[in-house]
Amino acid sequence: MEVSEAFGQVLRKHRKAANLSQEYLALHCELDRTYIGLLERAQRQPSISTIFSICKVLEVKPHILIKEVEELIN
Amino acid sequence: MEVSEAFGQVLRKHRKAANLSQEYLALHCELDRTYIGLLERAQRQPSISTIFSICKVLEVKPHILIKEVEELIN
DNA sequence: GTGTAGACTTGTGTCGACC
DNA sequence: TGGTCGACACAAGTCTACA
Repeated sequence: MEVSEAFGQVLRKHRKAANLSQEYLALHCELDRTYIGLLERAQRQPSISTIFSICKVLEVKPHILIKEVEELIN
Repeated sequence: MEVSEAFGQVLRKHRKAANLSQEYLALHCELDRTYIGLLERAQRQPSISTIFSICKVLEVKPHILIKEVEELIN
């Protein structure tokens, strides 16, 4: 599996777990709503700072999320 | 400290620990030599796939590297 | 609440060259 | 071996709008 695909799945999982809408998440990490959707559908690659911003709002440590991405890839 | 700054420091630390030149690292993760330099000097933000490519060559798991970045920021 | 589309600005990542 | 510079292609990220 590709990195962006794994990231999209992990992101969606954590967003749903936190019970947040794409809209709410986007607003609070200062990103665009449509962009969060693009990330979840693996049509964009987030930069490291984008990952950190999203994790802050999701209240998940970035390395935890990255670890899950690694596990999905293998 | 900013994310890119922390990443640059962690990257340089691991590259030196592995005893690799910027050129060698760049060659083996299919990136440009000048770009590795830009990352280490925090003048560029890597995308998630770039992080994974670099980690593969450095033989460090991405989440380990990210964890070190988190610790540097705080 | 989400997916998609187009048009747009900014930044990533490449390349050749010189110090 | 690494820093810097300029020019470049293309992807990230924004915004509006409609389904």
